[in-house]
Amino acid sequence: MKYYLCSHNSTRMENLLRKGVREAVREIWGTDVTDDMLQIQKTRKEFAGDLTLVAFPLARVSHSSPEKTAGEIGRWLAANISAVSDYNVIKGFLNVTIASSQWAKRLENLSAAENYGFLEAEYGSAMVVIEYSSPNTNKPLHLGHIRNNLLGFSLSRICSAAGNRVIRTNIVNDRGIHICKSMLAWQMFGNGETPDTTGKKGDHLVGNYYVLFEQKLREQSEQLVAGGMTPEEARENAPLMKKARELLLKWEAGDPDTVELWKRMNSWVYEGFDVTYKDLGVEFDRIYYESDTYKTGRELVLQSLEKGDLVRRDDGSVWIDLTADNLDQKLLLRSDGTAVYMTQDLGTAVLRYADYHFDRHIYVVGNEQNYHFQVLALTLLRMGYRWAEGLHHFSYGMVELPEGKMKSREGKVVDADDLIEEMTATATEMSRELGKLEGYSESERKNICRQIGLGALKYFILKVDPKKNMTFNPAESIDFNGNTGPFIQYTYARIRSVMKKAEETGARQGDRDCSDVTPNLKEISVIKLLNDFPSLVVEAAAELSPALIANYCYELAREFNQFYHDYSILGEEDKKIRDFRLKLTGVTGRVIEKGLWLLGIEAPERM
RNA sequence: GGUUCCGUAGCUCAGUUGGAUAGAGCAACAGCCUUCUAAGCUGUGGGUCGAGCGUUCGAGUCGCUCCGGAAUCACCA
Repeated sequence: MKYYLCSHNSTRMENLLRKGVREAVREIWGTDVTDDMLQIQKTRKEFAGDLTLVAFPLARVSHSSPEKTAGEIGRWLAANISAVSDYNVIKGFLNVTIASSQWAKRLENLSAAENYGFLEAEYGSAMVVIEYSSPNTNKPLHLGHIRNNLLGFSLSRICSAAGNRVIRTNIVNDRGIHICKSMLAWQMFGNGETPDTTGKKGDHLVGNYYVLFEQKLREQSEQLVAGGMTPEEARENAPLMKKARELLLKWEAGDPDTVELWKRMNSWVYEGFDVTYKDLGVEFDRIYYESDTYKTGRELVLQSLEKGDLVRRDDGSVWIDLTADNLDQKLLLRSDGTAVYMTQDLGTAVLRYADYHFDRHIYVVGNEQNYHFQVLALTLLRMGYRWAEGLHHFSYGMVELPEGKMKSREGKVVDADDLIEEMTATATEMSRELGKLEGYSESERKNICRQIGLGALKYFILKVDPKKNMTFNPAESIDFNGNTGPFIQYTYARIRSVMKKAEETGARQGDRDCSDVTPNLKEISVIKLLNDFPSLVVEAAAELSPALIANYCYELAREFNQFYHDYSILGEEDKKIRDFRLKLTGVTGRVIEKGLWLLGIEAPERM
């Protein structure tokens, strides 16, 4: 198996118990149990015990009540497995208590583990290509892109932590009528403005002209409507629209001046995007441009047409017939031979497969394009590309404002740069109110506030199920208390503070073995969570779910904070226990740091 | 109309292969800083899991029907 498709992964403790139950059943009733009869889960907080065996399915084998079955298995386990110290039966549930000493040994093991929780990619590991971001070059990034970028980047880290080889990629929509619109507006009304002369960020400058184009177009359309046209006719027949189409034709024909302008304005946009990507902390290994891939797509379509996979209509347009798959006929080339969106994505996929021979290709694209990606995969399969079975559309919900959808044409968007700046500003203000900014240099202060502000934003977005639409209310700022990014970051900073103090005071001298300590209940709770981390990473990769990681980090931080509140670490008199707690604290810090890393959130040393 | 997704506390959300009395945070109220960072910790109140039927020893989770919301079904991208 090249990558994990199973969503159920067991911890070492669970496997131990599973094995024990199998043996117990074999010895007591003389039968083997199947996997689906072995249901083991964590014991709920309100009951005594660590792991719970659901005995209902086993009643079939024992031919007695679930209670009796659970009782007999419990007795056997307690007698024959040293790690099991106690058990109780409630209804059909067998709650098993793992000996406290086992948990100290567990902590010792996972503390010693190299790169705990993360798997290394090897030569034969699955190759996963992840496409995300995919901006248009006619406007700056907005909140929807932020969700996209954060999801994509986090997924790339999760997949690589689960042992896959990962290529992060981006397809830039750098051609088409929409690009010509901003170019045209700049030509007509720009007076030669550049990012340098105006001091504006390039993507914003270009975006302004896109909005200006739409505004002027609306004015022209309204006049034509007053003259008797329908709104649709007016929009298509307005002089500006005609000019934009002419410009597109010139671009496609390779007109030197047009191409020159296109290159120039795109370069402004790329400079702007680079700043936003850097602020967001996302990166790419390889960027594809639609202007490069659409030609490959067109050739591909023409080849398939010759092979007879596609149909050509009388007007010359080329279609694929997917009615057998309960979809419609879909256009692949216009009657004038030009490419559409689908053509370009076909080309991109083929180029990428040639480049990477991926096992899996994940597209992080909004759910508005579900149909598009269904068609894309089917079309490639129809063309004979078996690898298209590895295409996966990671479909996420829209980000909406309280008043409804964001509309970039009308400038009704939450701009990515503005939001990042606001989050940092809020973090700065909160830090000042809490009196946390003393004793920091200016640059330290800025950096910490930036980390916290972005941490709040990223966690806010990543903790929710990607499938769900989310509403963002700019009036209610994102929280910094409770189930938030800063809460987790704060826990980390606290841990670092303890660890530093331990080193300064000499309390921490080397790595002493603590496996003979008997942990208390709070400590066990934390160790249990730490113990879950590796299987969680694998599960998050299988489910493609950053939210799983986010919620785990929160739970771990909360559990640790309770321990931190109830017990002294460095003030503990018993040196053995102090060392043990220090070890627990250190491992928790490392796991939180890794969890945050998987989300693309920075872990501040102080805050 | 067809297809897909969503509906859990006033608000934002968890809820693992179906499992025990459905959990957090925010907001409200009441406590905890001479002690490792109070962005923390503790407690109180708040729910017919959109509605109904079915499968099951057991349903927020699976199936069907309905209600409400979103997306999509373009020679736009």
